[in-house]
Amino acid sequence: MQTLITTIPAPELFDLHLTAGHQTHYRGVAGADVYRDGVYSRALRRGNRVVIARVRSIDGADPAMLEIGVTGEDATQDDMEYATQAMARLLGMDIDLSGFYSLLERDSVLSSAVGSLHGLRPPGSESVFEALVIAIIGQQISSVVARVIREALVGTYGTPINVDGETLYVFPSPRALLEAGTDGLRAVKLSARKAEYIQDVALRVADGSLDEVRLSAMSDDDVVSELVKVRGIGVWTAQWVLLRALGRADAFPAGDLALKRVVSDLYFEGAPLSEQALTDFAMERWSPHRGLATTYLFAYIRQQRLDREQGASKAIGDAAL
DNA sequence: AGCCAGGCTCTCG
DNA sequence: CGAGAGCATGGC
Repeated sequence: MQTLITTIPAPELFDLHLTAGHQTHYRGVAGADVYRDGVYSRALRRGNRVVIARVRSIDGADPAMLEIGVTGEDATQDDMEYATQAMARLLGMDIDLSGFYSLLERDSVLSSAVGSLHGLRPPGSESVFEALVIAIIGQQISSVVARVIREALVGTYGTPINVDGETLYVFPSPRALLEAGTDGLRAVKLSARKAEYIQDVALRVADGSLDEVRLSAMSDDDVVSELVKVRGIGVWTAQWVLLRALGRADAFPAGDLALKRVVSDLYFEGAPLSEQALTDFAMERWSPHRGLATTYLFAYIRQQRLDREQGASKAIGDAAL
């Protein structure tokens, strides 16, 4: 095992702690990545090899700097370059936030929800394939259940790499999931239907008919209409992929239940909000930064939940005294 | 013990 | 074209 290290300037408005925390759902280990002690680590595939990339902030650097490391058998400069690029993508570093932050000055409600989330960036996925699979897993079920299934999938069909006594798994390749078959996917608690969807997506990515490079050259609307042709991918999933895999800052999953609820709570005193009403509202109010608004609102939901849980455990602790 | 959770497809009027 | 059932699991 070798480790190569490089340093890069941190982007403006970038909080590694918030972004890596959001990426790993504030729970540390996620199968493919870990955020611990200020270091975000992620397993990456390099052909038939596996490497681990790490990012941390350099203390006291002004202007702010990030250190990026890549570890693996025969790690090369190519691996280093890929790791740098992958980290930028996974941590949303290339997305321009300035327009969104000036929009906040005109939206006091969103601004107060953003509150202490200043510097959070929309976390990304390593590939369109990964984003699609994760989105399909997450359809309809709660984020907790989705996480359990995702970890089982990654732990079963991903490729492990052990570094410093910690094992991470590279997200499974399309081929690995094709080999797993629908039965193999059902074994990690996916429904028969979702297992079929994922098989179909894996097939399309493996044979090149669903091509990331081609998609990334297309407009948001064209990507969505292309993706929804695939069985199992609706508008919600396509918008999610647009944001997570293609870094489109205006993507907006208007059908999202949690999103509807939080917007309703913040802006409409909890009154029910139809998908159309939410679409119109977001278009008028947040475009072309709807994806960033979505990211911050989800982070806001998580933060509220964490605050509640901490409050609850403190109350239990106090009661025990 | 049910009902609901960051949907999608298929079927039926 | 709109409404409704079915899908799988985990948490409250």
